[in-house]
Amino acid sequence: MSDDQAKRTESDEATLGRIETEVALLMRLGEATRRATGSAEHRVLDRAAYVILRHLDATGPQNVSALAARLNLDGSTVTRQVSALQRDGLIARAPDPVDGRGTVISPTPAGLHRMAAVRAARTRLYGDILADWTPTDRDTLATLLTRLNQALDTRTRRP
Amino acid sequence: MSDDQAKRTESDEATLGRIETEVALLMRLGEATRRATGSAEHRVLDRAAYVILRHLDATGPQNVSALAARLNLDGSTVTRQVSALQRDGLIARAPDPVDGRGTVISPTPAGLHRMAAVRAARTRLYGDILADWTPTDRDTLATLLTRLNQALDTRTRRP
DNA sequence: ACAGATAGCTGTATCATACAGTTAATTCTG
DNA sequence: CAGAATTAACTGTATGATACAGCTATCTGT
Repeated sequence: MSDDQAKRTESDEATLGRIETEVALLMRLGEATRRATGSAEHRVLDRAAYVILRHLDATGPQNVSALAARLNLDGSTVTRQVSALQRDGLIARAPDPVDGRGTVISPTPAGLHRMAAVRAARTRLYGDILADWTPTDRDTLATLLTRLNQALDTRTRRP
Repeated sequence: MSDDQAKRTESDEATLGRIETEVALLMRLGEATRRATGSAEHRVLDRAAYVILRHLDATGPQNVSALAARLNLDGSTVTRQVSALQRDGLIARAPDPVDGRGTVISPTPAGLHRMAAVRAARTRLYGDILADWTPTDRDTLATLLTRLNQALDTRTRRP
């Protein structure tokens, strides 16, 4: 290995270390932020619940297994989340017409509304936080995060 | 407002929405990844424990309150994390010489070693996940994540 | 048609976290 | 300087998200 290659490798290691650090930190901060903004209106959309509604909105009604697989969650967890969401009138359960075992979960109008409100609040928050960023930097961040997630998702799901 | 401005604003909203989406997704994937890689060796470094050791390593021994404030965690949570870490021999408690109420937490050699091992494993994972990224893109991601975290941290701590 | 797989649910356990209350030590104030 | 207010750490208790194991009903392939 040439000196040049060694140096490049070393700096790349450092970059990976930074990424690792920042992702870990982001998760802590994200938790804290979620908790901080988790007033009464949001509390029912803790964690996965929000993502469930997002997912139902984005990809249409689907059954519990599909949701669980997509969100990397155990089926029992999704079942309970869905029960809570149903109790609060944010989703509806219906028997799957093509599979007697299945239950199709759909968002209710109230659920979509609540989801949109939380999403808007968060988007506003990011607009606030990133107020002094250039549009280019914001766009780059969004793009790289998307690519990171795709890579992570592939990695998580494949091996 | 000109059409041009309206369009720019709209696209910027969309960018913020993407960022919001991707951060939420990253947190879910990060959770899943942490759980998946959480074999015996890692299990004791769940969540905040790892960050505590990182922090002690980066900024030196300090008391529980300082840690809690820095990590946006309740003091009681840190107390319990610290107790678990002490039970496992990864940190040491010592009375604060300048404040009889305080307890100074220091990482033990074993703790630093464990932390480094987890960190190396994660860094390796990211190297794997981002194998086909250009060094420039990795560097940009690291930089933007750092800036995002700084912005988030300031926002969380200020108002 | 039956054996094995699958969908969803329930019971149970764990873990991270917060909030409230307790005790001891420090700092402030009159 | 003595009592009051504050702070550090800890403990009790509650909640919430999650996983795993076991259960029942249904489906699918041979």
